[in-house]
This record gives sequence, structure tokens and C-alpha cells, in this order.
Amino acid sequence: MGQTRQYRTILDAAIEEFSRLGYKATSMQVIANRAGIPKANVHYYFKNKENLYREVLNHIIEVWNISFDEIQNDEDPAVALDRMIRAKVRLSYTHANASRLFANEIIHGAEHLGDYLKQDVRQWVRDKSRIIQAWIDAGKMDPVDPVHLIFLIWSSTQHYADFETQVLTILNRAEYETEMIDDIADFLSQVILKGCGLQAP
Amino acid sequence: MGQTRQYRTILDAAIEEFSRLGYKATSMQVIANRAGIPKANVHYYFKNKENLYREVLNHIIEVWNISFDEIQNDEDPAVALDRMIRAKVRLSYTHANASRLFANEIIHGAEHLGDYLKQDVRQWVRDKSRIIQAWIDAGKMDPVDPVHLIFLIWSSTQHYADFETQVLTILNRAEYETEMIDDIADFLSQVILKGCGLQAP
DNA sequence: CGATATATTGACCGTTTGGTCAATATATCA
DNA sequence: TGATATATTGACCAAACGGTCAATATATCG
Repeated sequence: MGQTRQYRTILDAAIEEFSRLGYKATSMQVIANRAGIPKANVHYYFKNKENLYREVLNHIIEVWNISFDEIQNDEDPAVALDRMIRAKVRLSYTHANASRLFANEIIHGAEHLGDYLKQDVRQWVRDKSRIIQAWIDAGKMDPVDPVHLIFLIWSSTQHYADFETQVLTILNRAEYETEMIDDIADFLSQVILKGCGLQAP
Repeated sequence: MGQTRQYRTILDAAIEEFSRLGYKATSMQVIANRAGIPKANVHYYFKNKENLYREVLNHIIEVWNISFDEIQNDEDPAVALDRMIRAKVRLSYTHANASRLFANEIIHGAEHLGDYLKQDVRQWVRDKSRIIQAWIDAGKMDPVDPVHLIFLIWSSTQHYADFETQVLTILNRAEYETEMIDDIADFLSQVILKGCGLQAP
């Protein structure tokens, strides 16, 4: 029953709605409406709201982890960081609602993400930090705190997804265009790499 | 009646609660509980939930605008941007819940902030962009998009307030310490300034 | 003091919430 | 075909929601 067409329909509707207002402010009724089925039918596939939300988070985490860019020790730091920045900008564009759902969850204390943050994400940051530190030790880039560098890349890229409304309002645009996404990636790559003493690849 | 002690008690309670879960997910009852008074008494000072929320936003915007750092055309760009970054890091630390409330509001489409974004914030960004562009034209810094530079400063500094849970979890800390805040400001100032072709002041 | 204005409060209302359940419809397969 | 398992549905429930109101308490001031 976990892989039927209806199951995915509901999951997609839930992703859409939860990413709009967060867990508590989203009702089962609007999810059912978006899925085009009665509310009782949602409860046939998902025990309760909490359960549905957890499955939504797990599904997103899976997609997120697959898209997470890997960097290697023996790579050129400029090439690796540039690729990492561009991958994250693209991810924020193609999976904006997933980004917003995460943002929402973390802003509200990450009650449902505790284990994921403490285990998977923390380990990921440690691994990447070690690589960056190796680059620094090898004199390939400026001595900057690797963890804060990762935070900088995360925050500056996510911003365009999470704060889309603000960005578009200030830029006086209706929606993003692919050209704009390229400009953002170029800008962030240029400034952050140079800021770390690296030359654009 | 607009300035009594009770009025402020309720407003403070509302700021605290709204910044936790956002507008829709916050109930009048929990605000009343935090204020230590019956719910009906909240409605004596504030017509309805919408009204209370708007007054909360207005109050925060006022504080925010006062704290907004001003930069001048005839200043040294390195000095001005360094000061701007440090002011924003400090603001995110001292007014973290205000930052989160804004973030929450914007993530959910900024329905209650529309005019503020379109008028005040847009104008502010235009003014500062013009100054930055003047620095660029005078050859004082690299040619970077001024608006994206402002977004970069906003996103990277706010991140530590809005995503506090994630940051502290990854750093394995219970809470921020002033020393950590200084490190963050140093890091961001160093990387962003150098990334714009500026030397730290 | 007494009278008037200002605050405070518990009880209550209609609506929406997450969730349940028996009844019904639709597949599946001997 | 008929029997059995799987889906779908409207009606319903207790709890929580935003909001109202009359009754009461507390200041204020002549």
C-alpha cells in the first residue's frame, strides 16, 4: 500500500501545503482538497497528521541527500567549491518548496529533524570541514573557519528560495528566470571564492 | 490606553509566541497564558488576532529601522561594509526572535509585510545600492552587483538567528556565547570584504 | 463619600480542527 | 460467476479555535 498512485498523490499534496505554512498551520482538509479526495481517505493512507508530516520530511531528506554535492580531498578547491555553490543555487531553484519546508522546520526548533541534524548533517559538515581544512593546511586557500564557510554557502544560496518573496519584491520581478539564477550563481561563486583567496576556475 | 503596562505585557507575549510558530499556528490563548491574563482581556486591548499581529510587526519594524545601519557615499567602503556586517550580526543576536518572526512572515509570502517591502525596504536597498555602485565606479572595489551583495550580507548574518537550532546542533553547543558572535562577525567581514576586492579596515 | 470611567473575568457561541467509523463502492481472484 | 480483500466516502465526535458579552472588580475624581 505504501507505493500506490494515491499514496504519492497525497504525499505531493502534503509537500506543497506543508511548505506553505508549516506543520501546525496546515490542516488535513486543505491537503485532502489539493489531492482531490475526501479527508477520510487521507487517513486511510496515513495514520495521522504527525505521521504524514514525518513521511514528507523523510521523502525530502532522501531527495536532498542524493542532490548533496560531494567534494574530494584531491580536487582543486576552487573547482570543488564553485561546483558546490552552483549545485546549491540550482537545488534552491528546482526544489524551492523543499528548501522552505526545511527552513520552516528549523526556524521552529527542528522538533521533527532532531536526529537528522545531530547525525547525518553533523557528520556531513565534519567530513567536508576536514577536506577544507586540508586545503588550508596545504596552503591552497586562506585560513578560514571551514564550518562557517559551509554556513555561508548554505545561507547565501538558500536565501533565494526561502526569501523568494522578498527578493522578487525588491528586484521588482514576478518570478525567477534561468538567466537570473545564473547571475546569482556567478556572483556568489565569484565573491566567496575570492573571499577565501581562490581564483575562479 | 495604547501605552499602558498591560498593553506592553501583551505585546511582548505576542512577539515571543508569534516568533515561535508564525501567525496562523499561534493561538490567542497561548499569548494570553504567556501574558498571565484571561484571553478576554487580550481582546480588550486588541480588537482581534490580525490586529495584534499587525501591531507586533509595526513595533518590530520600528526597532529594526532604528538599528538599520547607514552608510555614506564619502566613506571608505571597507569601513562602511565592515560596520554594516557587524551591526547586522549583532542585531541577529540581540533581536533573534524579531529576525525569526520576519523570516517566518517572508517565507509564508509576506502577506502582512507587502507594503513595507515594496516601499521602505525597496527604497533602502536602492539607496545603498547607489552608494555601492558609486564605490565601484570610483574603482574602490570590485564590480559586483550591489543588490546581490546586500542579499549576501543579509542572508549570511540572519542565518545565525533564523537557523540557530541547526547552527548550534552542528557546532554541538547549547547556546551562543559573545565570543562566538565575534568570531562570526570576523569571519563574514573577512570573507565578504576580500571577496569584493577590499582590505579589512 | 458617591458616581463615573476603566479593567478584568468566566461563561458562552459558531466554526474549524484532527480523527473515527460504519456503509458503500471497486478490484482481485478462486 | 460469487466471495473476499482493498478503497472510498459522508456523517459524526470531542477538543480547540477566534471572538463576544454581561457581570464584576478596580481606579479616578467631583
